[in-house]
Amino acid sequence: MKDVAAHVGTSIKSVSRVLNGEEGVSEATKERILKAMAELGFRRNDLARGLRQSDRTRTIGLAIPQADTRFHDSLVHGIDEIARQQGSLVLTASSGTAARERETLMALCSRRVDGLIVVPAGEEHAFLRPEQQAGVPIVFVDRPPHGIAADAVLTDHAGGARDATAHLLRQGHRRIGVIGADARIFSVGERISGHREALRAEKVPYQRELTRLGAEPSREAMAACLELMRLERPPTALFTLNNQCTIGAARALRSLGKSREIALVGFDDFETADLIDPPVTVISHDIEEIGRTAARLMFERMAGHSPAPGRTVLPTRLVVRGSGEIPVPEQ
Amino acid sequence: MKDVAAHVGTSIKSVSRVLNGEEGVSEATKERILKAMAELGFRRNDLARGLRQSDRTRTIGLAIPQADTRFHDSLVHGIDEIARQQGSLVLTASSGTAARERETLMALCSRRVDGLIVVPAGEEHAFLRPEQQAGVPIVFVDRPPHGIAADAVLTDHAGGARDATAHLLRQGHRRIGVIGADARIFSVGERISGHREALRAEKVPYQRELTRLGAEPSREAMAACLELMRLERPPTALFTLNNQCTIGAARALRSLGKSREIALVGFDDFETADLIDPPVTVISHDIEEIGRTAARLMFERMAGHSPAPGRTVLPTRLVVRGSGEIPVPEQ
DNA sequence: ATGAAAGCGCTAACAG
DNA sequence: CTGTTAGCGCTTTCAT
Repeated sequence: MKDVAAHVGTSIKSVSRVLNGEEGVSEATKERILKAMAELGFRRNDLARGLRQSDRTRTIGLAIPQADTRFHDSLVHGIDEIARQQGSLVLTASSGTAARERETLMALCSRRVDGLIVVPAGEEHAFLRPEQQAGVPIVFVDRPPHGIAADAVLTDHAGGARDATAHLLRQGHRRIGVIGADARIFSVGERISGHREALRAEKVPYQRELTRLGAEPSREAMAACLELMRLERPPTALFTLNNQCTIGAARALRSLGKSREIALVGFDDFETADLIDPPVTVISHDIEEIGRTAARLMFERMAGHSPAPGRTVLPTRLVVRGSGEIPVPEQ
Repeated sequence: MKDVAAHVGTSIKSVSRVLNGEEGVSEATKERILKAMAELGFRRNDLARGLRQSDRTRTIGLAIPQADTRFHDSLVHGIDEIARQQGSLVLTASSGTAARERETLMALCSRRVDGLIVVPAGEEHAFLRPEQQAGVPIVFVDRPPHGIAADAVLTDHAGGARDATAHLLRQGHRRIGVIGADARIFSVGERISGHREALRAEKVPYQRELTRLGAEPSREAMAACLELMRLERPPTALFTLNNQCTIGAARALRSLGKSREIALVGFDDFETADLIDPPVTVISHDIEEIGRTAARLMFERMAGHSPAPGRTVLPTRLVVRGSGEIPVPEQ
């Protein structure tokens, strides 16, 4: 900027004014300054800018564990939409596993993001308190925070699971296998609760041996499904707790040639769900809307709103495609 | 940092030393400083750090158009792996459409990333020259740059397309439909070239009416496929130029009940390709390796290597699953 | 082993 | 309309 000023023969402040569209520069000098900036390939240093304007980097940080691909993309898209309206850039960092989450979040904070949206990977987020107290609004997505009071935007995991289970019960299924990731994960726990609620409502006993958890990648979900089908009295229907599990289960059923015999309802929609044979009935949720909601909450807090942190729960929708409507086989 | 120093009763410099693991602080003061930092919830301001250490923000920028979900995730993963080894944080921004690409890239540069990896959305990147001259290494991925000399890491689009086409020709197909996005996109153009080369090699004439381009989202690809199948002499096989097109085509064939009659080979693998009926034969490439390669090139330049910018082309692999092995129907 | 002072590039707050 | 000065929080350099 100094260079530009020197090149034009004006003061550094005028350059700054032009750059920020402030009043008080004659058209003539403005022209010359713009020309010089172009010639010199000048780029404002936003580090210095952010440093000076104590706390306005116009950047929000998004930390996301590398996991569900679809979730990732839709979420970024939703957040981006809102952030752009607000003139902020969304920078996404992968938080990876729980172990690396902390350093990733700290790295974002060190770079002085104006706000933080976190899809939690780890179990403990108390270390974010100082940032929050320093005025950085933090919104959690998909799982509530632990060790810190902050807004959370969640899906109605339990409700969706209830709907999925009720749907299968309605077709007469009484032995419903469940395949999911680690039960300690919030969404998984909630989904299991919803499932059990629906069973209770119909007075169907919950059979623990039909539930296989800890089946994180689709390969393990496939193995879990094969195991279930090897039981003396295998389930007649399956409820898979996320799309990796759904894909694994679909693969297992396919390998057994039972795709058309065992009913399947999965939590989470995925792009090719309608192309699988039979098309997969799922519990779908609007992930972009989750992103938009989280971003809105964040910007509201940035603008000074400061209600008590709360949870926003978004609804799910049952998408009927075929796999979930397979009837109980005749005995 | 001032606060920490005041709290301990030492100079700001000692705090800095502790923070950076430098020599010259007694164990005793070090302890007290660390304690104070914890108590006060101190976080170093990396803006100021980056400002002072003119050009070491330990951050690399990745700009990616929101498009191919699978590509996105694998690429980030590959880049992250290398960047982490180098102690850098990867920050990803969506460049969206071509129009917004420029502002996104500039926003990253303004934040003084140490290097930039770009999956181009637009056609023109001359505006990045000043950054490059200022010493920011820039690596392009998947498509070569225009208007600037920089490294590019590409897939052997033409080779893959040749393999796909040769595979179909080998089964006797002579009427091969092609469905792809806009031909002006580098990868699309290359893939079409490869396709035509393979046809020429077998002296099969290229029939323009069997090629439908500009079919970007899967919905349009589906429409294009339906159109092709309505021709007086429809193709007996399809080659789809990316996974959106593959999914669209699969949907179309399914809706016509012709999934098992028309051969299909798609460029790009996708997670559920094996679950579709019939499983989809694809040209696959190692996207994580693309990411790793791009990151390595970038860090090498950051370390001072400065050979002439070049292209690295990574190979593809034909993955046979069934849809591509459907024979030509008897007349 | 420790500290004081200068300055990275910018903008806020005042002059002129 | 334009310029001067100070200072954001850190690291670098040079003293002590």
